[in-house]
Amino acid sequence: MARGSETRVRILDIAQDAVLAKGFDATSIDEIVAAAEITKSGFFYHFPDKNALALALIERHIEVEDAIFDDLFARARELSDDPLHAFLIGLRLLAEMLADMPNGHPGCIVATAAYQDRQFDRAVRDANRRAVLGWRARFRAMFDEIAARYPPREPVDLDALADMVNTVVEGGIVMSKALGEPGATVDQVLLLRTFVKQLFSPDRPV
Amino acid sequence: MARGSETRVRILDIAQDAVLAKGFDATSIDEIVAAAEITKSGFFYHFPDKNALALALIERHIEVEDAIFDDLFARARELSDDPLHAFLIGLRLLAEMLADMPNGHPGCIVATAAYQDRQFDRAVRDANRRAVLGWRARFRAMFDEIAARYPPREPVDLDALADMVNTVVEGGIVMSKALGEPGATVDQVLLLRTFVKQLFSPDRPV
DNA sequence: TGTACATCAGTGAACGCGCGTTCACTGATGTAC
DNA sequence: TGTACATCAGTGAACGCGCGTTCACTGATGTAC
Repeated sequence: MARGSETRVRILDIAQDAVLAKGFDATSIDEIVAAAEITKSGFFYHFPDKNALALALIERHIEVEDAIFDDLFARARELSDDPLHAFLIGLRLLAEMLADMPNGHPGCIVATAAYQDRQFDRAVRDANRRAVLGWRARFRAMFDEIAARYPPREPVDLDALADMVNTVVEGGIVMSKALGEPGATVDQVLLLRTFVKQLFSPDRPV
Repeated sequence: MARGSETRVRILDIAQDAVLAKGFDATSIDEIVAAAEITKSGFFYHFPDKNALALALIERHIEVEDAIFDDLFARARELSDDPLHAFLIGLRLLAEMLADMPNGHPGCIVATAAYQDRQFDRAVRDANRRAVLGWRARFRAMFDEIAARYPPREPVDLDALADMVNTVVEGGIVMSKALGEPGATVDQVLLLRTFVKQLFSPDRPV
């Protein structure tokens, strides 16, 4: 990696930690550049203004999160050809990944931006919206496949069900942060797994 | 209400709106007092410093939320003696209440504080934790009663299940804010209702 | 291969504005005797 | 009932500090001929 983009990544890493712990406005450029060991002008070489930092954080977050989901559910799919079983394995892999984070999930930039969106311009809000719609499409495709083979016990809106994956992760992170219990998110994901399993399981064991 | 405490309430109302939309640090005392039509010194008559405002917001939020839940589930209990049915009615009443908010739920102060907690002192973080533990205890008591009559289809941790009510509401609010779709939270609560219904329903219709 | 120029990745100093906080003061209302 | 004093709910002016942003400049690396 070139010298410049390495610094850029370091800025983003430091900023992300701070923003998730204190909020965007409360994170000053001064503290970022101090931690990154550059000068303030160095920051403005990489980002035209502070709003551009927010945009970069969200866009990188989407990429990283997409890559993680791609990986988890691809591995799950290798372990089972059945769409329902593969999805349940995927949720378990997700739970394991969360359980392996010793201090809990550091938080989701999308949630931060959602709760502070009056601070940002249109581009940031749009990026945030695209992120959630992307995750919806991803899980919706999986649930379409599942529902085609296993009719749900009760009629449910599959878009809402797809959103529920993120709802539970986002809500779980809020819970674990508020409680100071890193494990809370894991439990919530496993409960969602139980829900999906029951919803698509035939009345009698197959 | 006395003249002074009326102003205090006005400050809290204005501050809450702004904090939920922009975050705590990005909400200035200047803008609050301008909207409340007092001077800055008037603000400091009511609150010793800005942190005290955060604490007051959280404590009031807990009281208000508790009162809402008390009301919803008391009404539900009047409609059914059965603990499971009453709980399901309660969730439906909650969904209806959320659906009646034209711009969606404005957000939860506890979520804001959880995502910005490095900004606050110990008292604020403790209050936030107590809020979540209080809600857990509330719903745990209901699930104890339900589980005593209807053994769950699969073993679940009832504390985690109790937390799931808040997880889904908190996560649903994040979703609906990020999407700009006020209705998203309602759908998520109704999915949770479906889950609880299935989890505690006997294998065959009673 | 050497030289001229361009680009990259920053530095250093200064800027004005807005922020949270303080402090001496004040008019209206409440209370004691 | 009248008067003295206390409390309530603020006002107005000033404070210094930290913030995001700008701008002229610079040394190291890359590229063309």
